[in-house]
Formats: sequence, structure tokens, C-alpha cells
Amino acid sequence: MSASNTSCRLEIRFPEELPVSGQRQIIKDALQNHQVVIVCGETGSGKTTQLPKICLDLGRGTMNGGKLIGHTQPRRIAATATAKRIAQELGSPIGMDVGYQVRFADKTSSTASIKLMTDGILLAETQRDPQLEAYDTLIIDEAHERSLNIDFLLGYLRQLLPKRPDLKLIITSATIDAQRFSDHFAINGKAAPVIEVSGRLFPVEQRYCPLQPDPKPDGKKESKAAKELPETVAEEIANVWREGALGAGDVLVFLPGEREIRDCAEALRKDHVLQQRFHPEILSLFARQSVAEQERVFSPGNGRRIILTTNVAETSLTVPNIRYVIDSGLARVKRYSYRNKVEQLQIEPISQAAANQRAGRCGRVSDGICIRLYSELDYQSRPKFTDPEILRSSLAAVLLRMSSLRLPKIQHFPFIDKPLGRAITDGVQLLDELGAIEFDGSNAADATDSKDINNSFKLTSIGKQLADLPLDPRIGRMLLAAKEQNALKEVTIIASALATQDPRERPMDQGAAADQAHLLFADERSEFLSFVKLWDWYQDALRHKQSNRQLENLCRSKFLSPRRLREWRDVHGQLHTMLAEKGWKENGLAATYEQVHLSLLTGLLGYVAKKEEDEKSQDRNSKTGGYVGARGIRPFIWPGSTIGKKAGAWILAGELQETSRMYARTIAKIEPQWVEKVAAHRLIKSLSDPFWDSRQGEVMAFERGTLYGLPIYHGRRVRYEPYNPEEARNLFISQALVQEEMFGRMDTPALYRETEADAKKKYPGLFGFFWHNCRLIKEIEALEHRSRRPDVLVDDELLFAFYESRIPKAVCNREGLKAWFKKEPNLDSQLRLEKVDLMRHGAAGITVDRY
DNA sequence: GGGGACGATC
Repeated sequence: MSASNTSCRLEIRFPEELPVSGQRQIIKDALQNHQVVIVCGETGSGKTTQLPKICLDLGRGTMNGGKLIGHTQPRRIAATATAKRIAQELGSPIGMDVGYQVRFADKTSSTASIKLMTDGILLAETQRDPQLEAYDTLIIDEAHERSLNIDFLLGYLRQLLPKRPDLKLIITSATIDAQRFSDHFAINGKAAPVIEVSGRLFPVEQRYCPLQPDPKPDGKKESKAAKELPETVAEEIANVWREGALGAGDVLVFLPGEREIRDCAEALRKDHVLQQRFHPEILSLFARQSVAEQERVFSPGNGRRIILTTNVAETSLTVPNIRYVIDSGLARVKRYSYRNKVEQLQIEPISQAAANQRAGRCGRVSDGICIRLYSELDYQSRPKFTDPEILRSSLAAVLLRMSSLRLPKIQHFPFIDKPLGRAITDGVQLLDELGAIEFDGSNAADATDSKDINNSFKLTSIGKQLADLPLDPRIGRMLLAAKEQNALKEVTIIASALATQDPRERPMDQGAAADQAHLLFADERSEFLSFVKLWDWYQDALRHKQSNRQLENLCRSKFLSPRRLREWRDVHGQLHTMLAEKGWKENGLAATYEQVHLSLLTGLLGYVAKKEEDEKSQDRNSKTGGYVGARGIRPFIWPGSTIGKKAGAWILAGELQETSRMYARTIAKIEPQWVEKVAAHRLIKSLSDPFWDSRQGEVMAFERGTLYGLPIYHGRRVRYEPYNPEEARNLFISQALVQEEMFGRMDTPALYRETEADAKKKYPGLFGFFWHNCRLIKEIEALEHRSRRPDVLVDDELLFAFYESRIPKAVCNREGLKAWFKKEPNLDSQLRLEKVDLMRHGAAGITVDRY
């Protein structure tokens, strides 16, 4: 141990066995001469715990008369654990010199010099401290993970640094990413210095055992059939264990998802060689499994173990005692589809960086062997890095935040990887759908088509409120709507549930029992209301709890995760407090089904679907799910749905995600009229088949309303005049007057008499010209008949021209005409036809008088 | 007929 003293009361020691300790002078020198320093240190370098101490030693931090040394971590656990560790190393109680802040936990004080936090906390702080004046030093750890938060922070800091010359920034990353960060933070053309700190990784031998051979250079496929993944995993494990190069170490197998884990586990249990010779314990590891299931992985047993894992073991969790890694080279990757505006979760080949990270997982305790189930050529041809999250996400939330921070336009913001224009446009459209923004200037109407729409919007009051909520904009929008709907109580419960992980557990081997237990919370119309039922159950359980143990057991008996229930309660509590501070009152009476779902719908407009009328699509074996949604998507109801087939004609989904199919999860029955209630102005209306409606006295048409292409209603009679006044007038003249349907059909003498009597009662003294003209035309028709000259009567076109020229331009219905009659008493006589008007020019000689 | 992993203001 060596120690150095600063002016402060603490003695700072650097454990010499940590590689970073040996380089602290180099790091100090770099930090003194540069505003930004990049530190790459692999696992075990000690960078996370020692870098803040090096900064302290350099004279930074509150205790040296400066400000805070801020240190961010991607995960809450890492932030709190690191804070405790550093405090311990400094011999200072937590909160005194080293504090931490994560969501729901704040252990900071005015005396602290070092503050550990999640990157989300620092990002949130930019809202009220845009210059980040609280800090004199910032350490952004694990920057290579390139989460949305990290990318935003790095962009933010890039533009902040010139305004804060006193602020020092350390970015830590994996070695392969270092150059990109160094270039991004170049000042006056000078890249930021990169300091490499060795890690303590043991050598890992790479082997390639491809499932399928590489394609030959001539493009012809190898005749050998591709091997199956589960069988190959079993085979390779047997091989390395038999070979015994590294002894009986545990094996970590990276697979893309839960399903592959299940298939693989089954194959391993059936493999005679493995079973008889090695008796392995087969375990699985993925995020949504119970704590008990996960714990088994972290408490090594006596025998050989095989752990089948998803990406959770790539960064978030470290499995001990791993000597062998088998890498399928695949992962389920979240991407955002701009076309459908839904999330996709599909299996993709991982990047070289991710493959290396996976391989490194067997070099932590001693030498390791990594077997890749793909060829070296395949590896070499893969992208170097995993796409950063910002290129795979909806940008609505980012745009909202940027706008609320009054940052430059997104195109000019210094992101390391700039999002595509298409993605930006999509984000703007979502914010517009939520009513969060308004377009300024003249191009408002066609703004969504304009190329630089994102240059011309500003936040509405809804947008400003959304930016203040720690929620996805869609979920935040539900809360704002719930305030109007008087449904805040229920919607706060639902919104916080949608914002956290589903507390319901479904262990692989007890699926049916879990489903059965969860039926307790089922609602026959809405799976959103299941959350409310579950919430009530949980509140009741909390009230009656005898001990934490008893509560945990009760939760477990219902297949509920205590940890996630707590997280749900924390988020709910936070929202509840925030809304109360705004002065919003929760409804005392239970909200109606409609009030709750109108609120949800306001945030989920694109997630409405309608049962297809086509009978065939309702078949079991149909290739479609029997529903059609916005933008032409055809979702399937998630098989775990408790409503399923009984869902009805219209549903709202809490989530649409494309995995093996497009699935709608968390569904509820809704009425199509509700869509109109919350989104009347978003519907695209089209009118067809206009006609004269003699009862209304108006030209009417059939209206059809669509929401993102989904017909919400059709065949609705509406006035045609507002839509097309010219054509409405033409139809009024041709059908009401020329075709004599002003008061209804009169095609038989009886009907004629009836209609006339009726009209006289309803419209006394009005439209004398109409009956006059009708009679005259009849008279002449009779004449025409007798003279056997079908051309004597003037035709419809001339009649039309007669009325058209005499009726005021603004008149296109009965009421309009009536009003003109009052204004212009002469109009009646002007509109009366005379025989001469009705006779064709050439037939003018023929008159009634000749007979 | 079935789910990669994170994360969020006084």
C-alpha cells in the first residue's frame, strides 16, 4: 500500500495489486493537461473504485474546496455497491464523503466529495442544473455499453464542456471503443488522451465449431446439412470435459432466449454421454425468472454445472467459476420498426465486441476455452460493435427531453452516432399523436410530410408536463388523460405497472400452476384491470402482513415476484407523490370502465385492433391472428392472455411486439366510439356516395373514418356541404329540383298527392314554384306522349341550367332556399318555369293548343 | 400457442 495525502483529513490508499494503481500518476498528469481523458480498463483493473479516489487525490472534490466528483454507472446495484466499496476503502461512513443516488434511494449530503449514481440520475439532473454546476469532475463509467442514457449524456457533455472549462471528464470504456470516444471529445482537433489499464483476464483459447460450413467461394452450398444447436451444445460440452484440458470447470452457454434455453436443457438431459459420464447439473439463467431460480446459479454445488443463459450474463450478472464458454453467436435484439411503429425482438448474430465480451466470461478465474458455434470467417465478417441503442429505439422520449432542455436541433446535436432522419421523423410523429408538440409557422398542415419537421415544433403544455414525468411519453400521456377522465387512481396503478416488469412469474416447469394462480386477478374484459385487482390484493397483503417472510411466501404461492411488486409500489409511490404535488386529485369513487380505458387509449392510439370480418381469418390455422390494426399490422393475441378468444370486435393492446409473430399483450375490450372520443382530430375522414336526403332536406354522404388506415366506422350519414359545397349544390339542384325529390319520391299519383299535402303542412306557403313546375312538366310530358315526339320536352340538362342560373350560389339545401325566399320575395316567380322554357327549340311549334 | 438486457427530478 502506498498513501498520499491531500489537504483533506482522509488518507487515500491505493491497493497496489490493482493495475490501475500503478498508473495513477499517468492518469493524474493526463487529467491535469486535458479536459477529457479516456480510460480503458478491462475487468479487474480496479478502475471503477480507484478513479474517483485518484480524482480526490488530485485535489478535486468538495473536501478539496471544489465541487462533487460525479460517477455514473449503468445499473443501480453497481452504483450503490461501488459507493459502499469506495466509502469503505476511504474509511468513511456512507454519505459523509461518498454518497450515492439512484431512483428511490438518496444517500447524498453536502459534505460528500464523491457521488455515485446511475446515468439516468445525472441525465435527469440536467433538467434543473443544465450546466451541471454541482460537479467539478464527472466519470462516465462503462461508456462502451452505449445505452440511450449514455449516448445522450456524452452528447450533452460534448456541448457543455466548452461552457464549463473547469469541468473534467473521464470516460471509461472497453479498449476497442476507446478511439471513437477519444475522437468524439477532440478539442481543437486534438483527440482526448487514451490511457490503457491492463485487466486481470486470463488467456482464453478460441475455438470455432460452426453449425454449418462456410459457403464455398463459388457460392455453392456445402452438401453437409447444418447441425442442430441443442445437440451441438451437448456434443461440445462432452468434448471439452472429456479432453479435460482445463479440468472439470463449469460451462456457460450463451443462447438467444428462453425458448432456446428450454430446448437446449431438454437435449442436454437426454444426452447419454453427458449424463452417464459427468452427471452435470443443468441450470438456466435469464432476467425474468424468480430470485430462487437465479440464486441456484450463484451458489456453486459440488458437481459439474452447465448454465444456459441469455445476454443477462454478458454484462449484468457474473457467474462464478466458469472455465468454458459456448457461444451460439446469437441474441434477441430489440429494434424499433419505423414502418409499423412497434418494437421487434428478433434473433440476430451478435457483434464481434459482444462475442469477445462473452468469451471473456471464462477468463476471470483462470485460463478458459471459448467455443464459438460459428466459423472464424463468420466472426470476421460480423460488425465490430453492437449498434448503440439510440439507433434501435423510438426517439420520442429523446426528442421530448431535448426540446424541454432547449437543446439544439437533433441533427446538430453531437451524438456519437447520429440517428437517421427517418427515425427522427417517426419520433416527431409520435409526439404529435400524443399532443405533445405543435408545429409553428405556415407548414403546420403538411408538417408531417415536410423534411425538416423537427426544425419547426415546440412543446405544448401537454409536452411540457410529459417531459416532467419519469415515464415513457405514451404512459405519461395516459396519466394526463386520466386527470381529465377522473380516473387517476386506477390509471396510476396501471401506468406504474406498465412502466415496470410484470410481477407475475411463470417458471418453466410450473406454467399451468402459475396461470391458475394468476386467474385470481383476471378480469373478463380487461387485462389492464388485472393490474388493479392485483394491486388491491397486494395492498391487502401488505396491510395484513405478519412478517416479511410471511408476505414473501404468500407472494410466492401466487407466483408473484416480491422484488418486482416492491419496484411497482416504489414507482407508483413516486408518481403518486409527483401528481399530488401538482395538485391533482385522485378520484374517490371508482372510475368506470370507460373512463379508465379512454385514458389508456389516449396514450395507445396506434395499438387499437379490430376483429376481421372475414370468416376464414378466424380459423385456428389461419396465418393471421384474426385482427387487423393500425398501419395494416395483423396482431395475434398473446397466448397467455386470459381474455383471448372472448376479446370481441375491438381491442386495445398495452404492448405490440414482434417476436416470432406480431403479438398484442395486455389487451382490453373497447368500443370504437371511444377512439373517436379521444382522437376525433386524428381520424382521416373520407366521404362517398353523396345523395339528396329529402327528410333532412340536405345533401348527405356516407362517411368513413380511419385511424392509421384502420376503419373505425363507416356508412355514417353526414352533411356533404362542408366537405364539398359546390358538388352539394349541384346535387341539390339535380336531385331535389330537377328529379323533383325535394320532399321525397313522387313516382305514383298517390305518392305525389301525399307528398304535396305533407309538404304544405310542414312548409306552408313555401316553394310554390316547385309544385307549379312539377305540374307544368307533367302536363308537357303528357303532351309529349300524345304527340309521339319524345324530343319536345326540355331535357334535364337544360332544367339544371335553369335552376343553376337563378338560385343563389350559397344555396345547397332546403333551409338555405327557405332563407332566400324570406330575403327575396321575387325569387318564387323567377323560379317558375314557363312552357317556353320547357320546349325544345326545334319543337317549339308543338303546343298544347294545337290539340 | 410463448418473453434480450438495462433505466428515470426537488
